[in-house]
Amino acid sequence: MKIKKPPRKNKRNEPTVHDVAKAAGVTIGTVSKALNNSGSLKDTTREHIIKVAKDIGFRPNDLALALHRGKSFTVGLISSDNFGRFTMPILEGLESRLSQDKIAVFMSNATDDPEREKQHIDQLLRKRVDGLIITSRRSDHRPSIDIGNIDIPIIYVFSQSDDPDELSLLPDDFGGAKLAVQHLVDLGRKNIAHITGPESFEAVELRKQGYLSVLKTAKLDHKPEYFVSTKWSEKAGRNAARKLFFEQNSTLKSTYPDALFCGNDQLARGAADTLREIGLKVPEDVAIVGFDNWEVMTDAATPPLTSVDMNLKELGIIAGEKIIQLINGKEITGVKRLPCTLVLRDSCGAKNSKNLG
Amino acid sequence: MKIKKPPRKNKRNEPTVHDVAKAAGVTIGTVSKALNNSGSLKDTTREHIIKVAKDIGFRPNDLALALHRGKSFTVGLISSDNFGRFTMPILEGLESRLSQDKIAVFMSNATDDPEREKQHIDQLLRKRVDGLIITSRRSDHRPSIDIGNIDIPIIYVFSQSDDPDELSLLPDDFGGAKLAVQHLVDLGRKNIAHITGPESFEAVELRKQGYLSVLKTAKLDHKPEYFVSTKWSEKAGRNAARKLFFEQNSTLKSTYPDALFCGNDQLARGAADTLREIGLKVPEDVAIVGFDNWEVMTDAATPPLTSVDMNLKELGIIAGEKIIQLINGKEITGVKRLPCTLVLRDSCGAKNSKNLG
DNA sequence: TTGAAAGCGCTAACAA
DNA sequence: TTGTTAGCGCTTTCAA
Repeated sequence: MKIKKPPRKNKRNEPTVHDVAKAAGVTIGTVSKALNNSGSLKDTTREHIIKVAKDIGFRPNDLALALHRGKSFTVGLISSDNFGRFTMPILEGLESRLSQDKIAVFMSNATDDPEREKQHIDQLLRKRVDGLIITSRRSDHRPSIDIGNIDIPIIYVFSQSDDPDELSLLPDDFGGAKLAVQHLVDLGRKNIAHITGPESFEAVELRKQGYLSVLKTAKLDHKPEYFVSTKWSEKAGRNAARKLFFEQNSTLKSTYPDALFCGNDQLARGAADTLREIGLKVPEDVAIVGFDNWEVMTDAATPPLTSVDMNLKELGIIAGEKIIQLINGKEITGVKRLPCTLVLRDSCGAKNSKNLG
Repeated sequence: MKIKKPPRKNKRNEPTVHDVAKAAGVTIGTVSKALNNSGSLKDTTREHIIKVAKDIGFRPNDLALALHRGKSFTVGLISSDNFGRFTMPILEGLESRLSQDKIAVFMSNATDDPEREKQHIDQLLRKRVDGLIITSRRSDHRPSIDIGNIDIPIIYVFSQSDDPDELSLLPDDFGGAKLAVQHLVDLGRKNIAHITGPESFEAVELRKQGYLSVLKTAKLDHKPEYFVSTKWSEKAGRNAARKLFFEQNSTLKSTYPDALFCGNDQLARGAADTLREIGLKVPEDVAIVGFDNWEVMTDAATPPLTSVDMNLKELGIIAGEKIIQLINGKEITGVKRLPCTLVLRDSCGAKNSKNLG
């Protein structure tokens, strides 16, 4: 049995600098100097105070510190994506970087509701956050956040601001696509099709450009019927593959694709399943590259998928890095794109999985 | 082009109660009364002050408020799961509930590293959070969090404390399993097998008990070879199905399972794939129920999976509710379990998808 | 009905 | 080298 705790009090009962001062037999000014390693103090005094502070379990009150400094050592993260699958690794990276600098992260979620978003921002501003990080599902540019004339930095991560004077951090979709398609070209594939998501996504357009750019450099024809834009699901991937390999104009029969670059891993997996049903072998007959490197998908697919990794955790870390710089007064604006990585698995015939930068 | 902002100052430059007082021609005491609707004030004065505050863009400083009140209106969330798939909906529910009461959530992630966890807790305690929420991947009970003699409430969500005097919030795995298996029984299935994860998970044990309990009530035999414990992956699901339907002792041939209750959706999907390969029809020959109701899986599976939903978002909302009560001094301890829901899809022959409580 | 002042916990400038 | 004190922005008690 545990000893019953006394009823909670209204004010906290933690030791303060005052308590440390009393216990150490000095004044609070001295304690402050000792604890912050500032001013000049006799070494013995300093050590003594530090020891006393530890002994009585002194833990500085960040609230008071923040009030005094005009800096709270917190940042707010606003997600308009219900903390979706892409937000998690970003958040993970962000938090790990920020916690190194003892900055804490407030989470809030405003599901594309401008009114809620406004309220969330107001809450965060009351808490005097030192900066704001905005993430979303990146379907498109978003209007710049309005925080009135409050002067704190804002970063858009996996999301893009309308305002070119603000900083947006994104994966390099164009480069990622090039990485994938170049890999297929290097493997000797000549007829590379591209199955991808709705064209309303900027990422879809950028990846398409990357795809086309590699084809051009490699002097391979781009056949318009090799480009399929559909939904982001496995089912859509299955249908797209059927369309590409089944329902095509008979004059093309001789040039069925020998490779597929897919806009995400679900499309890739769906396509792989259909190919298997049709009787085509992956990677022998058709090599496949996915996008996202979502291990739940890549590893469960038959065969496991080679895929482009957007390095979202790294993106989060960089976001942390940048917001720290911005908080410290540095000026950074514009759109920065982080390189993607190709992760090799069996769907292209890789014998052993390794990473390509 | 935007007008260039003035350089950031050290201290914030936001209006204070003092500024409001000056602008309204009263003292700060009066302003405070007006803004907090306390004390007695002439209506006109009150209205005037409120208008002035709005006009000059006054936004109260929560830091100062917190310092004064000894209450920060923040809680800390510590995840030891890298913000995994189960954490997200919980977080979503939690944040939405807490934001209603203007309580903000600090996120932090301590990946099973006790040292890091300690540091995170210290950081949170410096920020004077009013409460702590612990989530994890629930593989097992975890040691009670040590926050010294600080008196703030702690809740374990999707995670369970060693200490019975603390509050743990979990899904009702036993009940969820019963829901699933009872559904299969109601459908007339007699030979119900159970494919599930490693037995080191408490959830695995509880679901097994639920499964057995329904069999017993329905007076159906439990054949030990119908229980397969394996990894949580699709591949494991495929293998398990192969084992159940292929490699069995020939004396059992006549009693192959006609239903599968799976411990998660990935196992269920893998099993469904194998059955299809073998030539068995789902749901005609074998009905399948999954667990988690992870739509990415349930919808992509062939056929779409009936699955048990743990209502994790709701669990997060309840966690928010409870921590508010605890902060307000109420005493709640022990393990609470939230009911699961069965979501019907095609893998059991449901014509139209609906929810069962 | 309104004003004045103390105090939440801390730091930093100045005085001793 | 150490002590004193003002002040960060707010609420609340007491006095006017």
